[in-house]
Amino acid sequence: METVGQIIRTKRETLGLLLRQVAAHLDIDQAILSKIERNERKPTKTHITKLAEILKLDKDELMVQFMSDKIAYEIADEDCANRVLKVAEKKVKYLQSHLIKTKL
Amino acid sequence: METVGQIIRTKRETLGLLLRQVAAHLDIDQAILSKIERNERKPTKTHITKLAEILKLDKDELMVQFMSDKIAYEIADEDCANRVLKVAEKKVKYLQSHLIKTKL
DNA sequence: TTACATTTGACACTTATTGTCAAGTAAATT
DNA sequence: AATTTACTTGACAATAAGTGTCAAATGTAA
Repeated sequence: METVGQIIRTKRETLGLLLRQVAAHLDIDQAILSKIERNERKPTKTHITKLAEILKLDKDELMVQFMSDKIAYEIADEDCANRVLKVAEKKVKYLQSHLIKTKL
Repeated sequence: METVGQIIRTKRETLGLLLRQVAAHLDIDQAILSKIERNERKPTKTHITKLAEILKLDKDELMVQFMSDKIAYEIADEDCANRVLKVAEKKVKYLQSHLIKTKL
């Protein structure tokens, strides 16, 4: 089970890029990127978008990994975690069909 | 599709309790509880626990509603919402089987 | 040693969360 | 009509969480 951090580090090394270089593209200190790769800090959505760009990763897929990481992390300690996901699924369906989409 | 706020308000009124009384049990100002019931503010886990107590609601069930609300709200605007939930399910399974449970 | 990449931790800045308080509605009693 | 009671609203304060910088420490290779 790969974390977003692991995906990023692996791909960065494959491409032979330095923390410094990737961090510059994200416009952050390399210290943060180092921590993100080691799951010591969570990336933001902006980070994810820019990481997908420079690391030539699929943006949607990386976003899915990012968000599922976040959700899994916040409910994994609950015994009702699975039920939470099931109910959340229903609610998402409901929201998506009833919501007036206000996207661009 | 009932929100946590609706569940709480309905039950509170059924029991004939006042905002003031329930809020006192949660040790917060009734203004917050009023907002929680109208989904203008989100409750905390502590609120949920104490609400289940005083309103004689099933704690786990209320917690499920609370957490699924939160998750649904934070991903409903993504088209990949369903995939996120599927991947999160896998990650939760992984975490729960590999995690050293540090609960009491 | 020097040079370079990464890691670490202390700290600062910003934004979100959680709360109080007092004034405002609204509906029921006196 | 004036009071009382329950609830709502919005301005604000306190605190917690998130996001970042910087410089020193560590590791590794030339």
